[in-house]
Amino acid sequence: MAESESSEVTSRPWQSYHTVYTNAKAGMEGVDKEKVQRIVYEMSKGSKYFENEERKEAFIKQKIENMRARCAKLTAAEISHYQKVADKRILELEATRDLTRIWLHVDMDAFYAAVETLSNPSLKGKPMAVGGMSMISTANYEARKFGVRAAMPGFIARKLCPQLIFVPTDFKKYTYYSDLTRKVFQKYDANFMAASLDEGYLDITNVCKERGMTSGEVAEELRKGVYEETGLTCSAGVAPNRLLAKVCSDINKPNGQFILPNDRMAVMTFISSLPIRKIGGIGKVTEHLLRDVFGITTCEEMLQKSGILGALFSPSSADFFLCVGLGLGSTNTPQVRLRKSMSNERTFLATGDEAFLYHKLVDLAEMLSADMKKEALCGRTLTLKMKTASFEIRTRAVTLQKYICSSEDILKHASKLLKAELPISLRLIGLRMSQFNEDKDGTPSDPTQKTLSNFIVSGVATGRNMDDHISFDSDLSDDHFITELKTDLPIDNHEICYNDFRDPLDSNEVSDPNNSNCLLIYNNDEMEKNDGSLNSKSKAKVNTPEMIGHTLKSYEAEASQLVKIDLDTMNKRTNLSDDAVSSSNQNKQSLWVDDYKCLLCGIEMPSSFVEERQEHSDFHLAERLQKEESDSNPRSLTPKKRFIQKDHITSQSKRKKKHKSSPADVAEDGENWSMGQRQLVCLARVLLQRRKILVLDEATTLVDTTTDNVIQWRIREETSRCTVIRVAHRIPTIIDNDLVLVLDEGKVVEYDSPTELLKNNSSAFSKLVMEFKRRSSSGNNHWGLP
DNA sequence: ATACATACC
DNA sequence: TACTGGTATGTAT
Repeated sequence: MAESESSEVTSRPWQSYHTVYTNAKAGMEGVDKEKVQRIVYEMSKGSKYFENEERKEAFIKQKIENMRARCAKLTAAEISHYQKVADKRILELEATRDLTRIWLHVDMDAFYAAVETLSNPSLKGKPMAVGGMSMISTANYEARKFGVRAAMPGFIARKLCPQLIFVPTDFKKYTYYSDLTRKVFQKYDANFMAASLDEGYLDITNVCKERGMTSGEVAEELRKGVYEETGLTCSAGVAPNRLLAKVCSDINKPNGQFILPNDRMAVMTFISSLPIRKIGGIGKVTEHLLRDVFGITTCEEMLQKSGILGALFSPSSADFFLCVGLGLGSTNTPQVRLRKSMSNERTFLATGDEAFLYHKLVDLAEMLSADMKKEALCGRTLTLKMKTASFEIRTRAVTLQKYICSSEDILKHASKLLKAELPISLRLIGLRMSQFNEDKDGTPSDPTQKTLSNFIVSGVATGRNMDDHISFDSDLSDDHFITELKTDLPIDNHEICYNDFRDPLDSNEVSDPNNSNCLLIYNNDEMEKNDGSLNSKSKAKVNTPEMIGHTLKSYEAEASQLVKIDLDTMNKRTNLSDDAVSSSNQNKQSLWVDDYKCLLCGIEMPSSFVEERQEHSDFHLAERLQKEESDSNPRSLTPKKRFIQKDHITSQSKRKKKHKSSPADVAEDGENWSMGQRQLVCLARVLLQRRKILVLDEATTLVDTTTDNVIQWRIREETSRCTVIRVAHRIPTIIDNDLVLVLDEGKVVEYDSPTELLKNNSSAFSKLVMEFKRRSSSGNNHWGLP
């Protein structure tokens, strides 16, 4: 087997070049597939595109290998377990089988090509394709005889069929004819589902019943109607569900139909020998995967291999495969189908010219904005798509707090995304907007719902201890600033946080000329609802560690060096001065008295808590670092001095390396750090700045609770003259604040001092505290709750 | 939430 | 010379 495969590769290399268009497709029966494949291969070989295809192919092969390995690892017991689960699932799915609906799938024959022939009858009978040299969208049946087909590049098609006539695409025309066909569809099912310009799903159950016609008669009549209305032919498939109807419409293409009766036996017989590739949703890769790993080629085999499929695929995929094996598909008519995204993209000659790329972006943003406005849509997620000169596809996305649709807003965020990728050579740029303001339940969500920053900035929370400290410049509270704060977080965040080191060339979007008030907001996401949040991992994204990463990557050399010094310092336990921490703790063992108690704060932590201990030690080091920094006044320290420090430190750490228990080296950009370590350093750096206002949004989520309690205590010490706003799920983190806001579903439900809130046993806060105590009752109780 | 892959026309 | 463009969804992190 392996030998014959490898000899094919050497003697007939085209056989290993798998393309989508060498598949059996309607109208391709008499085609010399071998010849087509050879020509396609010859035309592609050596191109960037080809190289990328090979890369993808290798990736899929790897995937297949992984799956085979996982397969082989399964024990007999596991296999029988999964088989039981699958058998049960099959029964459940079988129970959902609905044979009461009659679905019809209509598919226009070579739609674009047929429309073009209609408007230019001289094309009739000649091989013709709609599209250009780069890409063909449809080929007529004459062209298909040569192996020319949709999704094939025009220059290859011309090689296969030199007399091929190319007609440029004209969507207006196709839309016009599509509308005509839909008018006909409408007569049979007012709620028909348009799958594309040339396809539709119709529930003809009622028509059949009301008019006393068989489904075949309805299909005939509908196709006749479409022809009369448009002069175009179509094919139809009738079956008990959409999945099967779609398969059926392809069987007697073109200008034909196939009826699969609403009968379980008929369905099972039909399915049994059906190649899986005929099923919508199973494409080139899945076909390949299922064949090479499990030997599955027909739908029936999906059931035979159900156990192993359940073991190796996700439940949703496994369910889909089982449905395929059972011939099950959707039979309902979804009431409303809302658009989920809108996008546009353009291909051009690959270039790294930034001005050119930027202009493409401008065009796309304008086009997209116009399209959005046409449908009155606003979205909050923007995705930039790039295809590199080597055909690699990359996407970069931002989700904003505000819904946007103007070309200015789109462009602003799109260019930030693009800027971060420069320099880059691209052959395509695309923009997509998603998360529309009225998706989900169809009710437009409320963008005026206050987010945390919004809430603070707009002064709603200034009732208590806050108005003493918060005195925003007037332009801080205007809408513009709120927008900037809300939408530009990942970048503006650190601009606020580290603005001492900010690139002076960078646009200064934060208006804080005096640098007197500084907001630090780690996370601007809306709060997670509070039920269940005590034991569930916070859904809110913790930006802190990413900020570190971002900082390291985007700052000037000095700034990066500065951070690296800190990392070295912290991780290698290097002494900064001759005080308790450093002199007595040349390695981490000695921090723990009797291998149990922290020398510095007395906290107890068993030696098995390796990570926790590491982080706890980091905390003390951060503490030291902070003292060092404030003693020597960091702002007067020039980068040069820091370099000197660094040299000193690294030479020390080299010696340390030999030490048996020396921790791992700090990787480039601190990438081998634990998240907790990153949070700690970030926190330490922030405390160093001695701001009047500090917002800590889930700033210690990744630290163990014991250390967290120490940190919280420390924060209180260090911030006795500051306003501190904490966002947290951990009760001990917030229990002794002056004011507590309890958020549920993003809304403030309670607002008072913790003492007041706790007086009422039924307050949401009381419940949270009680729940917390209950969950913690079996463990330690360091936090001293009332 | 983001990135990437797959699929369909 | 030259391998699209638009949308949805699944999978992994």
